[in-house]
Amino acid sequence: MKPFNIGMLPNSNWPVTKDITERAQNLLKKLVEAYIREGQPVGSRILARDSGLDLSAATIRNVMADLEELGLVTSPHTSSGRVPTAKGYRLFIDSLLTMKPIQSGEVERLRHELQGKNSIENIMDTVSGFLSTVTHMAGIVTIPKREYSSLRHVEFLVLSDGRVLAILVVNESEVQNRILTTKKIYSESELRQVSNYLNASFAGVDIYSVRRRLLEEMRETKQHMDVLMEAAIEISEHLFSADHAPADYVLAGETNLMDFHELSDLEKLRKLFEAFGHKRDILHLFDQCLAASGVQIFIGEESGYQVLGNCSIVTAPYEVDGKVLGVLGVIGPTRMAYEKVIPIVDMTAKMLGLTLNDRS
Amino acid sequence: MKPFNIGMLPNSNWPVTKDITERAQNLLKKLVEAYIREGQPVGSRILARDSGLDLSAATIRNVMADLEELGLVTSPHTSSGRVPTAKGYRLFIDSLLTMKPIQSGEVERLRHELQGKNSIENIMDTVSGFLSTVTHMAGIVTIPKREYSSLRHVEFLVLSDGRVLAILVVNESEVQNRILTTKKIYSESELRQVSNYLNASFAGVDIYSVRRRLLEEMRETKQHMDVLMEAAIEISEHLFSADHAPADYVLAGETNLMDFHELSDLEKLRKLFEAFGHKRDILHLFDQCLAASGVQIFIGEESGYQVLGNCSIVTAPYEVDGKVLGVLGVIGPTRMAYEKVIPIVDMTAKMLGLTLNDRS
DNA sequence: TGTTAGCACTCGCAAGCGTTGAGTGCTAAA
DNA sequence: TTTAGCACTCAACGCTTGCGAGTGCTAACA
Repeated sequence: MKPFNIGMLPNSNWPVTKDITERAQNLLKKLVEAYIREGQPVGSRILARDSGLDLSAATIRNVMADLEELGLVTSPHTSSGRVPTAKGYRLFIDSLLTMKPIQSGEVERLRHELQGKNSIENIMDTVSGFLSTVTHMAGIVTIPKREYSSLRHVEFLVLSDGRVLAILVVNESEVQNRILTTKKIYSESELRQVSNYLNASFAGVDIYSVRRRLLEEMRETKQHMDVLMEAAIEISEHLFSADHAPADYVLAGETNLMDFHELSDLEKLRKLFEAFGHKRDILHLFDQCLAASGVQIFIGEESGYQVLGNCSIVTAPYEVDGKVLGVLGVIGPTRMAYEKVIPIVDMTAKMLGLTLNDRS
Repeated sequence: MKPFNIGMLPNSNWPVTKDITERAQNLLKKLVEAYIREGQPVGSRILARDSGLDLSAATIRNVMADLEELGLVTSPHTSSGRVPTAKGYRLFIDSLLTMKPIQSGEVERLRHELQGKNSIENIMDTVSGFLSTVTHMAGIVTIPKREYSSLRHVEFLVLSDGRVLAILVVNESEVQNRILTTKKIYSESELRQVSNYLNASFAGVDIYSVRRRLLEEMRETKQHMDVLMEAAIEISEHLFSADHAPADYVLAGETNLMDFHELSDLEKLRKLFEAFGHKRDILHLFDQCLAASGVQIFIGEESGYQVLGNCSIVTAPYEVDGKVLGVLGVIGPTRMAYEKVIPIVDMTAKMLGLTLNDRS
């Protein structure tokens, strides 16, 4: 199993690893594993019995007291076992975690599910559905940003009252459409000319550049600009501006989250679901992962969003031709089986990249 | 306030109204109203005090015993107040309910929110969002069936390996697209001819008829069929077949349902949300309402779906040019303020009809 | 005959209370 | 440095108890 490239919190006071003996690290590892497995505060006796560390409960108590002082674990009340803190999870994930290999069937299964899916929406649905079923948590996939779309074909249709329906084919086979309201009222033939011009000049160019180049051209030829050019520019101004870019995501398996009893406080759950509805925050969070390469993990409120208390997010960007197109990941309780989830998210991102590659 | 046309259960043994004195009816009405207001079993004393019926608690107890015998109310346990049964709700809604007029601002608000929305998706989102916010429950709108779409424009783009991207503009400004895999590999110019032919011959025709007429034409001209015709038919065979019709709905405000404490049993809620995810069942239920005109109400398990226990559904079909296109409604706890919800659903359906009318 | 007041009874619910057991920190011995 | 022992803490559970809302029944009343 090759190593994963796991993102670090920008502001984590790193590395703690040096202030902490090997034995303590090992103990922390066992503790986190036990807590993830059982979901209950873990006490010294159980750890002594089950962890195979060959230490007495009393010794373990001492070590745990040290860990508590470092802020890696905490006890919910005076005399119950210890629970890892966000910082504890962070250390665990970054340097103690041993990954589990992916179950062989799962790669095959995803590959199979992706076969024959051809629309972007279909693929995204499939992928987020896959993530949610294999991890039993919520799967999420952001839809590629428009900037990276290259123009394939443009078509205009006249509606009533100076409104124009523009149909945009990008990236070989993805169709977008929008209604433009133009100042001047264009005739069908004028629009045909414009689309011919755009198709001839800009096929294969990414739509950001289309806009930029059109505006450049306008500046150069301002004096002897013909009607066609003028129309092309007015329309493109609307058509290729990014503000109505449908930045969006596909979510699947939210209901899985109801099964985790640490999230089953109804009020919390409601807030969480509402956050999914609002989209903006989640999207913003995922956008942060676009820059990094490899798997990234946000633990609990590290994300900066209180709604995600008790939740962790595991993400990975996916890319086509070396360009990062979007991010996918899962959202689940902090107490999740990272050693399985991380490889799965990683694999899924790669697979999605491959699939999108094959399409074009 | 004009009367509403409220659907009846097909198998309800109707009318009970005759077996029941006016006084008892009145009492039932007050009881249901009180229960909807408070959410608690309502006892004889409270009813005597607050209902304005001028009867003593003891008398009320006698009447309530009668109502219980008729199966209209029930008590959760030996000595607590009475709660209406599904049958009781049914009687209440069908013959006792007095509607509240819609708050004047709300019509205006919906009208305002709908302004400037032009894509079907946008409109449906707005409407279901409106329903969910004003009723504080889940709003749902089914998307119009494809059969009623009339063809406006067709465009083809060649992809690799004999796959063709078809872009379909229907109903003035709605764009659909799909990828076809054809047996024969067509050239760009062939496809242009086909699209020209289809655009010229079938603009304005609903896509069901397009298919039918093409097939007819094929039968007639089988002997001297040219390449163009053959291509048109092969492609249209795929393009206009209904099987990938995106029968679907838009849901908003599911999270509102978490606020009702009678639904706050987590397991139930999970099932309910899962039902929303599966879509098929809900869609099937709503399809049943397509036939009826006017507001329809399903109370609790009347719907035949156990997941909807404790839930009621209020629906109304919306129509354009006298043709029913789809259904909208709200889903909420059985204990909902029907006297407000029913007029709102009714109004919203009419408004949606008008909006869709204006668009074309 | 229909309505009302009174009364005994039922049952859910919340508060109070002791027991239990898992877990801790501290100390002293190995 | 590790371990065993001990006193202490605290959530959780079960039990009892009292309260209050509500009922059905009966007898009296208009």
